[in-house]
Amino acid sequence: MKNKVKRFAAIQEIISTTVVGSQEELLQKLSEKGFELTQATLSRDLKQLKVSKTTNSQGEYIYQLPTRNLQDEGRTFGNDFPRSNAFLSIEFSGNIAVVHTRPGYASSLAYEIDETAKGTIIGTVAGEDTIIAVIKENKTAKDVTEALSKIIPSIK
Amino acid sequence: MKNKVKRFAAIQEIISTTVVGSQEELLQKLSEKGFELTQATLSRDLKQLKVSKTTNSQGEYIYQLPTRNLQDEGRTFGNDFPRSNAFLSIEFSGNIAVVHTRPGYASSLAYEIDETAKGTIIGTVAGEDTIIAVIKENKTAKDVTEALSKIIPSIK
DNA sequence: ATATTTTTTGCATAATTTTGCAGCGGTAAC
DNA sequence: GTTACCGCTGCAAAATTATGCAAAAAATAT
Repeated sequence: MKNKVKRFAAIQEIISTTVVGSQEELLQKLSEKGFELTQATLSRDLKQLKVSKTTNSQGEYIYQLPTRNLQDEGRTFGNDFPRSNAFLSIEFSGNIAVVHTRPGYASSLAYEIDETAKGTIIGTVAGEDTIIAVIKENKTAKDVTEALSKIIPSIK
Repeated sequence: MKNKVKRFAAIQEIISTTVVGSQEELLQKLSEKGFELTQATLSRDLKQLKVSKTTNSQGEYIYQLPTRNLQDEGRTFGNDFPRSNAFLSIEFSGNIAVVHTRPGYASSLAYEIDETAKGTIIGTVAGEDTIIAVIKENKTAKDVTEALSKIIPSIK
């Protein structure tokens, strides 16, 4: 679900910037940001994100992100073709290309794109599941798809 | 109390060398080592030791000793803004719309935008307080504001 | 498209964790 | 010796968190 990716981002953002002492409290803050879910789901989210509950120096309970965020979630990453796996769609508007990816794969695919399409794309920005790429002047959408077909055969 | 010191050492030794999923389980192992206490006391011990409960790579719950890095808990900035207030401004340039939000609200608002303006926006990328949205070809800024007015009435 | 499989979610409840309170034992001041 | 205080503990209850299950939603295959 699309929602989950952004919800994960919101959870991480909240617990890294504020003191939250319980899941109910975190739920409340998520709700204020427009994410509606139950405590059960949040518990499962925290488990997936490997968030831990611990005590800060003031003796309050707090939630903490893992020190190194390996956010793989056990998907096939290194084995197969991660690039073609990650890719979902591409769409153009003017000098911008918007690439949608599977949740969490945007930045890795953006890296591949940067490398591969240096001649036709001047830069990319990646979110969780979306990449925005700026196309070089006097290059076309066709040039982009051609360049990207090297790493994404399915792009046609 | 001397007993407590030894008990603390035993707790640290156990949770750093074995997988324990609950306090009852840890209690059991402490008992095997000759420490008799109740789960209530253990809970307080763990709080003092700043032990955290988290998830390992196998998806099991485990207890974890603190890393020496005691990271401060960061700013506790406004978390009580109503959601309608997340939006601050929107500005257009060519086929790009830039939305500013209150700090931290960008990704949740981006989610709303993705959902609401599917027909006029082909993709968004969100940072902390800024969203970049790419407008579909032959759609206009007016189309965008109209679509967004559903979720942001103040957008005019 | 339709069908099948997988993932996500809420509900209700179970399991676990936290805490208020009172008692105990030790210590220091009087 | 008595009193006051303080940290530690268990008990019981409250609070919080985790999960089995069924339904809904998405993803994927046909």
